[in-house]
Formats: sequence, structure tokens, C-alpha cells
Amino acid sequence: MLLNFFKALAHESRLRLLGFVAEREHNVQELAQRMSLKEPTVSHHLAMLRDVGLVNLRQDGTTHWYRLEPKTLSQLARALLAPGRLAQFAEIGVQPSNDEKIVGNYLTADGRLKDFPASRKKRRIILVWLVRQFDEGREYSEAQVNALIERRHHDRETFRRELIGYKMLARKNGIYWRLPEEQWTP
Amino acid sequence: MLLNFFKALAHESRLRLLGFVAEREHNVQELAQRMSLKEPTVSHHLAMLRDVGLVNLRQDGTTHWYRLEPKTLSQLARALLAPGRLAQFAEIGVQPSNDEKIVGNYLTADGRLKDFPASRKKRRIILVWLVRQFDEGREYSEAQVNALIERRHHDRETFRRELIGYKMLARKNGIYWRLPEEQWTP
DNA sequence: GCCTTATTTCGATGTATATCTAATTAGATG
DNA sequence: CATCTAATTAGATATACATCGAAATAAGGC
Repeated sequence: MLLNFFKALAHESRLRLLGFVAEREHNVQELAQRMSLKEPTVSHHLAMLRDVGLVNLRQDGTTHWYRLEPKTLSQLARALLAPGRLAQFAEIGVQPSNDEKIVGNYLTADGRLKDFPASRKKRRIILVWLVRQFDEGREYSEAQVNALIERRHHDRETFRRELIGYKMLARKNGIYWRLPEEQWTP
Repeated sequence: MLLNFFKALAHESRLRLLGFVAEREHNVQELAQRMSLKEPTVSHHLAMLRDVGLVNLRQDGTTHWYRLEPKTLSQLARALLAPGRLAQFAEIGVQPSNDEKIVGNYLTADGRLKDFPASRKKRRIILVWLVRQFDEGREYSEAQVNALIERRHHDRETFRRELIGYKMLARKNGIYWRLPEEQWTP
């Protein structure tokens, strides 16, 4: 959602972080050093940037290498230029749709899934909500898919399988990507 | 500054406001009604949007009509696409330049000018700071110029005259605009 | 000049979030 | 498996800011 992008960009520390990771890959320690902040703080900001897809993480041993995801920024810029986009702003967060209410019932206060609904209909709604947290046109390793799922539920295996079963995610040679909505919205 | 744009856009209420004023001109009451917020709150948000030039104000009697300034958004989008822009993020807010320190000495805590320096050199620095609060490539009525100046100092006449004298602002047929920096940075 | 109306400014209050330290987790290594 | 290292998460605190009611301002109309 557009609002989340702006929130992610609306802090000096995070803009500076983007500047550093645009220059080259950095790990958390380097960034903390260059920013004169403590590692947990940097980690916190990086998580926010990662949530909106502005930075990428490559893990090597215990070291986490972050780099810019330049596509995301240009997507954002194009979204701003798209005519008619603005008129939609007014509709932001008016009242939750039916599906959003159902999802809400399955979420804890911190946005994780309490459990996986038994009914096929609700299960589908939850999966739609989950797959929308993947960017379109971006490739994910299995580890990245797992990481994204685990933000919402510990059982990464079940959800990964279900997402593929419902044709929301596709996999080839260990690479995953999100399928376009036309494929799974009936 | 880019950061201010993101801050202005990083709130649901302000995004919704933008949506409404993109649709058509609105006054504060209408907006308060449609947003289910009180007028002071709406007024506060509109001021922030106005500070970064995202909305325009047309005053008719006691009624204030706000509308979107679409140019500003597309300028922002283009700024995001500009290559090399990102690398500059890292430099944001490192340490104030000499000029910034001088300006700081003349500002109160709420960002208004205490007074107008006597020395020609400092006077120039203050005027540069002031003219940078005008958007390039945008036209201002005299009332709009006055309003912008008054945010910083009550003596709108003096500052308007000085800005023109230093060739930072130009005027024709009661329309004012900011001149490019090349014209006044020696 | 006083009254009315639309808006803004002020001051107070509550909520969101940036930052820190301490504790925990995850991966590598002996 | 004990240990070490890098990173993240948890919990606490402080700062920023959204919102409101009350007061002040601005522009007309009488």
C-alpha cells in the first residue's frame, strides 16, 4: 500500500540508510557505525525498509548484507505519476471490506496469524492476504519465502505449500514468484 | 527537501485529503465533514501539505478553497527516478553547512526570523534561505508571496522588495516566480 | 464600530514510533 | 555441545505528532 511506502521513507535515518545501501552492500555493523546508531536501531529501520521491498537481504553466515532494491523505488515513482491514482487516495482506509474483517479476526494485535481457518472459503481469504505481501515481478529464494511467511505464522511449510496449491505462488528451480491476481481471483 | 515530502505524505489523513482535493476544490468544513475530523485537525494537515506545495489555497471571503497542485507530485516522482539521487540520501542531515549555521542564529525555536541582519553578506544568506521556500517553476500571486514570507517574518514588504532586488524573485503583472539559482549564486 | 462566519492558532492530551540496553536467536567453529 | 559472533527481538523510555476544545484572527455585512 502506498501509505506504507511513505511511512517507510518519512524518517531521516531510513533515507540515510537507503543512501548507504544504494552505494554498495552493507551489513548491520557497518551501517550502525556510519549512522552513529546502535545495531538494534539500524536493524529496526532495515526491517521497515524490507517490509516495503526497498532493500534486499543476502545472508552469509551470521552476517546480513543489505542492498537497495532499485526497482521498488521506480515502481513507486511510476505509481505517483499514474493518473487517477490520486483520486483513490480518498478511499484509503474508509471502512474495512468483508475480507479485511475476516482477516482481522484471525490476527493477533501484532499482526500475526492466530491459526489457519478450517473453512475453505476463509482459508482462501487468508492466503490472498498473505500472498499480497509478496511483490509482483520479483523473485524469491525459498529462504526469503519462508522468512516472509514466518512474519505471520511459524508453520512455513504448510503455508508455502498452500500458496502454491492455490496458484498464488509459483516455483521453478528453487525460485519462487508471485502469480498475477487474475490467476487466482475467480 | 525530499524528507519533508515523505513526512507530509506519511499519514493516512493527509493522503485522503489529497484524494479529496484532487477530485475538486474543497473548503475546510467540507473536508472536515468528509473526513470525520474536526476543522482544526484538517487545517493542521492542510498546512503541512501546503508547506511542501502539494495543495494550493484560493481565498474567497472567509472561505478557504484548497485544491491539489499536481505539478508538485510529478516533480516528486521525477526526483525519485533521477539517478544518483539516492546516493545523496546518505548525506542528509550530516552536519550543517556554514550558511545553515548563520541562518540558525537568526531563527527562533519555531523557525521564524528574529530580525534581518545588517551585514550585506548575512542578509544575502537569509534571503537565499527564504527564496528556497518558494517552488521553482510555479507562479505566485502577491498574496501568496506575502503569506510565505509572513511564515518567517511579519515585515512582508521589506522581504518582498529585497528578494526582488537580489534577483531571487521576479514579478510581472502582479505574478511572482522564483528565479533559477544561477541568477543569484555568483 | 459591532456581529457573524470560516478558519487558524494555542494548549492539553493521547498515541505512535525512534532509540537505547538487555536478552534471545541463528549460524559457524572448535 | 560449548562457545563465539552478528543480528534480531523484547522491554523501557523519550520524543514526535495527531487530535481535540477553546481562544484568537480575518473577512464581510449591518
